[in-house]
Amino acid sequence: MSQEDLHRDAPHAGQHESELVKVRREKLDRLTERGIEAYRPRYGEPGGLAYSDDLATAHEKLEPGAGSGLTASVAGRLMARREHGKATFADLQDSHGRIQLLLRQDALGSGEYGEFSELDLGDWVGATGEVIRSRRGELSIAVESFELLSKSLRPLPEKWHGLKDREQRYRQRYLDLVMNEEARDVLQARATLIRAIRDFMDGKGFMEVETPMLHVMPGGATARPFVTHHNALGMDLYLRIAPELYLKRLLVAGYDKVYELNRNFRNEGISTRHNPEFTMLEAYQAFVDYRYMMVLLQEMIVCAVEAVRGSRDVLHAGRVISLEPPWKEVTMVDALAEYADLEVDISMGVDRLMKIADEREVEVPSGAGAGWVIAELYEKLVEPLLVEPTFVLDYPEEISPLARRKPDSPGFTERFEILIGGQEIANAFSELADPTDQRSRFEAQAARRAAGDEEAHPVDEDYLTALEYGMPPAGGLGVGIDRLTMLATGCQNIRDVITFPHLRPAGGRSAAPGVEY
RNA sequence: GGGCCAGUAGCUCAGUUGGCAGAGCACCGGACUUUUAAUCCGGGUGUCGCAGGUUCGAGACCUGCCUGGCCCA
Repeated sequence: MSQEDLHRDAPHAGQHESELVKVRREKLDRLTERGIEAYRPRYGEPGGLAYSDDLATAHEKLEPGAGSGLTASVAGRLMARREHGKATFADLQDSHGRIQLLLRQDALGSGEYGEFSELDLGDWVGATGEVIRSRRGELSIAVESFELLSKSLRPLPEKWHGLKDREQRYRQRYLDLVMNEEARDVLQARATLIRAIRDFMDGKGFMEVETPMLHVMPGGATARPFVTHHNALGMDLYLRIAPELYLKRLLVAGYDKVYELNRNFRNEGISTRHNPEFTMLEAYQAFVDYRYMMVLLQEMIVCAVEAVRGSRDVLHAGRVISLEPPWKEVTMVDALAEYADLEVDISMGVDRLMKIADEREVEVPSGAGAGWVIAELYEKLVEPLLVEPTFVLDYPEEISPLARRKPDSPGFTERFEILIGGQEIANAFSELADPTDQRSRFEAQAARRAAGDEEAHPVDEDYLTALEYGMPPAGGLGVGIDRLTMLATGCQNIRDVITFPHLRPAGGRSAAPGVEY
């Protein structure tokens, strides 16, 4: 659907208002002429409305055809209507579910009964009456009075098939959420998962903090940033690509357990697996190393999945994956041997490794050193095969500029990622506290940057100054919340787990409304 | 970035070899006091994603573009 189509029913758009919208607008005009407010300020007493599911629970034992003798008020969106002359059944959808309304002309009077017929599907309605069970066994409100609370001018999608078109579901997510219970369930699962993680971290004694979203220098990850502009300061700022360097400044400050669960922004393509803004958990704990991060993460992920699913299994691509600990551990180099039948090591040198990459048709960025080539080989040849939860340990130093070197393993760091269902779910390492080593890592990155790698980490002098005051030994971790939610809900498209996912503007870039600031 | 698929009424979808634009739901009018995809009778409400081209004639064929999906990189 193009941008134009989306707005063509708006009155200012003129010529193309659909017949269905016209009819509703006329109904609205008739109400206004009769002095009826079609957009009410409130309904009932605060806290006085009953939810559909609570009524169902409370009246579980009510017999078909019986009345409860209790009056309740409900409010929701009118989703279906079945008229039978002088009696009408209607379905009202509230935020917890649906409840049926029974309207009878003899109870309401012909005037008010007739007004109910004037309502449209999609209208917000409040109703009050006795809680009864219909002869066919449906819990209902025998309506004694009702009010139109908000008029809906646009018709809802079809009641049986609902809204299926993926593009329209994402572009008009609110409609998707009105029509598709599964979509609502996924967002509920996301909320449950995030709640579980916060509870878990709080329970472990971590303090939740908020660090800047606007960075003078993007850092803490290798990615291209979004650029924005501060008018008063007359300077560009960057939306953060990671909170890492600020969280570690808090370790310098003396906090021993901190976490941040919030948005990061990376200027990459949009796809079924990438949204330009995404949610990450990052946590840092002083006096422990990456080995403890493994224990912590395993426990956290199991806890989060259990909160959502009530079990330690997830469904991925039609198969069940058990998250029952302990999870497999393998180094990156060993994984290449085991899953790709490749015996490699950094000591082989970049030329021999590049030849291997060529043979395996793995593309490697120009300027990559031996460690980077190994990482590319691993990512392309091994990652997709890691379906069962797996710790992949010992990442090359070259692609880990913020991680502590691994003693006795030149060129590698004390870093691991957790792979589940072929996807990176978490990343963690022993933090690099030595400012001298950190400076040399930054300088190696800066050289790469000078050679044209836009993703290479810039030298962050302010961060180095902080390290020079002394950062305690620490382990740090990052968890991709969107991906973890996908795993826990079985969603294959990241857009299903994001409340309002980004899409390309309909009708191409020129259709995007330009606003000057 | 490449390949394949899709875009037709508010929604879900048909549309044959190129020959008057279709159905169900929704909607409008009528009947009906316990239905739940209510039922029955009558009514089709449209920028066929966009822009070109071929043709007497294009929803369909050709070219380009846009958006989404799936697969690959």
